[in-house]
Amino acid sequence: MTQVKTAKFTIIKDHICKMIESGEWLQHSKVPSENVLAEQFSVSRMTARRALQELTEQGLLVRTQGAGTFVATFKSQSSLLEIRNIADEIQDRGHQHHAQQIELIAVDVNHELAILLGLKEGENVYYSEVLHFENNEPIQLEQRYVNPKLVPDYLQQNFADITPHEYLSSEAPLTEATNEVEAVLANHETCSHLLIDSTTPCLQVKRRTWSSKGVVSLAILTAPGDKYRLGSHLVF
Amino acid sequence: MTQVKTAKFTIIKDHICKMIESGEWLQHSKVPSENVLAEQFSVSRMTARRALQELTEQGLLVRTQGAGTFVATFKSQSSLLEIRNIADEIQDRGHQHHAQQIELIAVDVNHELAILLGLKEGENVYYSEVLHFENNEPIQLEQRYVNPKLVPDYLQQNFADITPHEYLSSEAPLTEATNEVEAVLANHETCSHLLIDSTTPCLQVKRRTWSSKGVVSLAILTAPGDKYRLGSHLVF
DNA sequence: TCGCAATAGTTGTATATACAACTATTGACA
DNA sequence: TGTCAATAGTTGTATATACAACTATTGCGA
Repeated sequence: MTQVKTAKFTIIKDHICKMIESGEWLQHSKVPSENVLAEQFSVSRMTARRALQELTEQGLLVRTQGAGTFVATFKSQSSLLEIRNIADEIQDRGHQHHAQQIELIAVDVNHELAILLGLKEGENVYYSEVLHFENNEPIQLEQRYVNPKLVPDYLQQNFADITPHEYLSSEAPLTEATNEVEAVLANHETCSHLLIDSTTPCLQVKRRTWSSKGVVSLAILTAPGDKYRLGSHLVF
Repeated sequence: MTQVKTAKFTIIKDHICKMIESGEWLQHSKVPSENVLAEQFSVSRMTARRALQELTEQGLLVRTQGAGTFVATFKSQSSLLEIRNIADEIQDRGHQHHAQQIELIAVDVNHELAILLGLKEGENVYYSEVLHFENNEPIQLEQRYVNPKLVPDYLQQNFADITPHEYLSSEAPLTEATNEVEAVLANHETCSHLLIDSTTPCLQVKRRTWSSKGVVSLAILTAPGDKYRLGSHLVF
């Protein structure tokens, strides 16, 4: 039985949490200042400050320079959903996962794609289709358009051998992404890949990834609604 | 033209970001230690530390006590989707929103609900149905089950007058929530509310909210896939 | 060569201090 | 009474310092 020493600032955080949870400190009410907390708990101001700061980052408190620290309103908190890699998702369920490359070609972008990728019509992109399986049952179709200009050189040179995983890791860590989740009916081709009929509702995630130089890739993930769902568990 | 003074730690952050973005510092590679950065930028260790710490919170770096600070892998970053209140969503699109209470009754929980809400079969919950409109067109059906034991007293006493908004604000700030997003076909009743036919794919969000004392509420939001989508724009 | 203790280096926690930047109140003056 | 400057209080930034906790390497001894 090892005794874990608790850091001082976490003691203060716990105290504040309890006061809010118990209803003693209501929404919008003022929280003791850094100096007051420091004296109350016999710590330095910087330690008390850290407790307030971390709770602010968690969205529990709101701070205004010069005015003070206040208990946040419920409304100021947003709900976040985590979109996980389907391979990890399947693995966590204890099932078998494998992926099959169906298509991997270079294509000219049409008008619609040009807009989505920020390219000119007729320019060249890499297009790939990868089908994911859970216990040998098709579960997600992944369609991906990649801007070849923004992919590292070593991937461009032997394009035919790029695995889906390399696509992902080719995206630099400093990127932005736009995600959109929709419920749709899949087109005929997608249906045949996923072994579903055209009335099955599907979850579709469209993700565009940007680097500082432009749109890197557009990924379209389609999965039958009864087999895949997005989930999250959050603590406010 | 006011000159905004930039804090020292943001200068260091920007520098580190640039090194990663330009590819000079690759994934997994070691970042200069707090002491080295402090000397390089002629600041105190605590200032350099703050830069590293904030970038770690943003998921750009990974730190290990005793070992050092390293550039994070793309994989260690997760994609988050924001689920917004539909009223706010509609307002941001510049459209008209209004909500209509269809049903508001106390019901006994059946077996399925009992499991979802952590109650015993036959216990009492509040059930409400609220239909949301965008430009007078039905866009989302909100079904909500609320555990009356965990709702503040003042809401219990005049239950018939509770508005949907009060439901939300009755949830204490210190809660957990489990979200699940699915693509489904709506049942007959929901279809008639939303004026859609039974083949229209719908986005369905199931949200369970917990406080420290148990499950507070279960909310089921259903919206036609062609009218509503979840979206996000993130910067990693 | 193997095992292990010592050690240098790194991050984590905590304190004391100083000044800057901002807010809200107080109080004097017109 | 109304306006505005002074002021007290609060958060934001920055420094210097000390020690704790942990990691990985170095090098000694068997």
